[in-house]
Amino acid sequence: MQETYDPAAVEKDAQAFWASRDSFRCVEAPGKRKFYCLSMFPYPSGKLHMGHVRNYTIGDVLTRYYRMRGYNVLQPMGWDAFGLPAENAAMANKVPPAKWTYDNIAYMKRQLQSLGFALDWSRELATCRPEYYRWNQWLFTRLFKKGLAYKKTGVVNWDPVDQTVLANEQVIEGRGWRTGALVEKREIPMYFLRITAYAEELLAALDKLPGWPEQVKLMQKNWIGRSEGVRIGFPYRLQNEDRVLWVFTTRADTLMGATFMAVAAEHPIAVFASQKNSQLKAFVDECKQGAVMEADLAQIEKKGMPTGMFVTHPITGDKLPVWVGNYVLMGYGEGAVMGVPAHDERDFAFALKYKLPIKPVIRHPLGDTVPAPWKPEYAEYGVCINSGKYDGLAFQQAVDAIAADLQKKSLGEKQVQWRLRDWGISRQRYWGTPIPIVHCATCGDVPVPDEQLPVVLPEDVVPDGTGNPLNKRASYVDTKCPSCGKPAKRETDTMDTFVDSSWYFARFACPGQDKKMVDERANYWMPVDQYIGGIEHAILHLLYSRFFQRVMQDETGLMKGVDEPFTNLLTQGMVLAESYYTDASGRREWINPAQVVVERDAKGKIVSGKTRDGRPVVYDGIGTMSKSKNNGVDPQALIDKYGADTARFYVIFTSPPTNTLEWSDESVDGSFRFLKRVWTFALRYLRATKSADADAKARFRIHSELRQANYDIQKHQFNTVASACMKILNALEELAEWNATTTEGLSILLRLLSPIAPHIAHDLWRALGFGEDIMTAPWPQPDPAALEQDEIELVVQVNGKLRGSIVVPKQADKSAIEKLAMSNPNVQRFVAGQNVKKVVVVPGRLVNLVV
RNA sequence: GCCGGAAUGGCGGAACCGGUAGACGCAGCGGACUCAAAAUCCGCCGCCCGCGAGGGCAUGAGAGUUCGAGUCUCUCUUCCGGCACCA
Repeated sequence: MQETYDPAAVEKDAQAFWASRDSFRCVEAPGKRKFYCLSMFPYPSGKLHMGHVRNYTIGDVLTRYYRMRGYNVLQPMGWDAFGLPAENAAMANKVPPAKWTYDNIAYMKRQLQSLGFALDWSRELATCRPEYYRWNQWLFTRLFKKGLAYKKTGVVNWDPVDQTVLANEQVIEGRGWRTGALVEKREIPMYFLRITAYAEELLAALDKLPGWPEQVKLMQKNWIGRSEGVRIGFPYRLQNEDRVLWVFTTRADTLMGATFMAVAAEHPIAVFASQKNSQLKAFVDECKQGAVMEADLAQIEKKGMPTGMFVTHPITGDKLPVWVGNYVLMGYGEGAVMGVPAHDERDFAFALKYKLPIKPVIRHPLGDTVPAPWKPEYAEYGVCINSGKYDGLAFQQAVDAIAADLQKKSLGEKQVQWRLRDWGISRQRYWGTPIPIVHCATCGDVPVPDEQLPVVLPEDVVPDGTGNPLNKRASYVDTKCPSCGKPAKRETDTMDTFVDSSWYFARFACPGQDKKMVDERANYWMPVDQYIGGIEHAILHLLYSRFFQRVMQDETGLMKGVDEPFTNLLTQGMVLAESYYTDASGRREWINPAQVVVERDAKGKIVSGKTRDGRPVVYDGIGTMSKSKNNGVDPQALIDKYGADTARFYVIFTSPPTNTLEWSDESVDGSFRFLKRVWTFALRYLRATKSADADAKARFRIHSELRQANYDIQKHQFNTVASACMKILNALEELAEWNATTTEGLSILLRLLSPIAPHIAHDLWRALGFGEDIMTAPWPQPDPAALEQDEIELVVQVNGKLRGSIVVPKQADKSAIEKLAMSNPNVQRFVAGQNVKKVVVVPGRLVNLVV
């Protein structure tokens, strides 16, 4: 053993040992309990960031823990390799996205290996490889033939200068990020996956996921958004033709209070009416300005304009004006809503603004009228008033009666509505899975047949930011119709990268399989027993994966009964960092926090800061690490300075996994110091003369800590497991002599530490002669005998306030405890001369005297 | 705006079912070792009153339930994540 802890040497040796034994490779072992531990695979952005280190350390702690508990553990790794950043990098550096991506993968793989993660690299995959994405294409053609994939128009952000579609991320305050041009909405044909066909099931199955955090299930439930209501038709005449304007409402009981209708700017009524009304045309065009993000739309000022057209109320026969409203979304429901100002806050504001009638039809807690300003009570359920034959009916009765009457007129029916929309997967971008469709003038959209898959994406393309470069490649676009053989055009849109990440977990089970999407090995490994990833994926990625798992079952005939891909889910908190900028000449220059020296007030709030070369900086708050704010912390510096074990220990110790982790590099020293202390203690132990004695007090401490740590690791509270390692070392260092308890405690400590800091644990385990390979050692369990105690300390309270403590025999009964508590001098000071009304004894905890 | 979450010393955090608030660590302060520094080791460390014993206050703010609330309920504030083309 070396005199001082040298992490570089220790880590090199341990990694060489694991490599020589192929320690991380795993194979199916029927009959052995399997544990599939998966961390969300990274986007190969260049180098690992702190979020990756945190995510993969958590996964590795669980992997190594379950291995030592005797499970057959699979922990694979791959690359979510398609996506927008590669195209941006390509434009900036004039390098094809493929090359940039593969270089990043090579670099990041070395980083992951240097961190000592127990990953089975023989299963590595990258979604940008044809052998992977061909199965995206295969599955898409299957769904297309079934009607589960289909074409319709969708709305996108359009940059009129670059003539290109922009991602939401590329729209900054309503303008294109490169051109600064005002972004417009544009409708284009796209392919959609019919996830709504699975809405009911995706919702219901949430109840069968006890291993998921409640908050994630709740978010998914609200996202899917089941609501029961009535679809109502409002008849009108257009160009001598009878038509019906349909709306959906959850408040059909308020139908008698409808005083206007509002439709989206893209709605056929709005389009027609604006043809001969230039003012309306201008308003409709204005509504089409701006980006498509819902967060923005929800906050814009609610505006409207009458179309001059009217529809007929299906019950009263009244004429209701039709307005165009900028808050009505075409892609959601029918693209039209009925306006009931008296009982809907948004309609109320709209009616006040445009002087539309407000007709109360529900008795609410404040009465029968709805004077301004708006009160939340106006929207509450109540009996109908001013509603003719429906007067006096309560909510459900009114809905039933109105729905029945509408049904007789074929102007309404009860309907279940979902907030969830079908999944638009078309992207007008180069670096993604080609959508395997050929457009033929005679045959229409023809899916590419299996034997012609994959449709291979050329890898030598450098995009220039003006549309999809595939369109400019005749050799790619021009093809023959697979159906009739005539010349035809290939679809140039690629798939949303969420498609790639919606099934990779199943593919990891089947390395080398080139005939099928997945094979029988998926039956062994699936479902994933523990999935770990950022909370930011709580809805989309996880919902799409749940959808794909079901579709995959249907199309492959495998994984029967495994409806849910992830049995247990750990949502890791985000790693946040402070961001700073200098504001010289009005241009913000973002300064990396590593380059900033800050001054804080007594409360720790940042009051001022400057760069290392003395320029003042502005503090911009704390947030996710991003390139745009230059506040990323490079973990490589940490690894280089302290080693992988310290980096791992630090991210585990500093915060529980589900919390956000506000980065500060000040306390890393503490983790390094601890590992050094472990090393030094082991060295002294090795050289010491040991007695055969045991120390009951120290054993009690050590085994109590172990019991707690085993409980905490089950709860995934790894930070306190790291604390337990420290506490055990403290207990060992306080021992008066080297004896059998030292040996036992060290053996427990190293095993408890090994999932977190595997290299040093591996090295010391061998050096101290505990065994050849700590990975194959059994997980430590507390000894019940060590936890036995004859006497226990009880806290004594008077009126709930702590006044002293007493030591009682383990078996003491309530009256003995009470007597002892009363005899405590400090307790007597507070009880003297007063009546004890009640005595609460909590066994093993406390006594509370109520006077 | 809507949906979800969080808030405890100077800092990260601990406190299992409602039962000793602040474990463990960082920073800081004092000391030992050293010519000195680093490293290491020992001690102190929520705020206020008190020489001390001890007492009072305290878990974002305000109310409530309870013998007892960081933990449960209600209202509010601030911050973080998501909002369908970032991944």
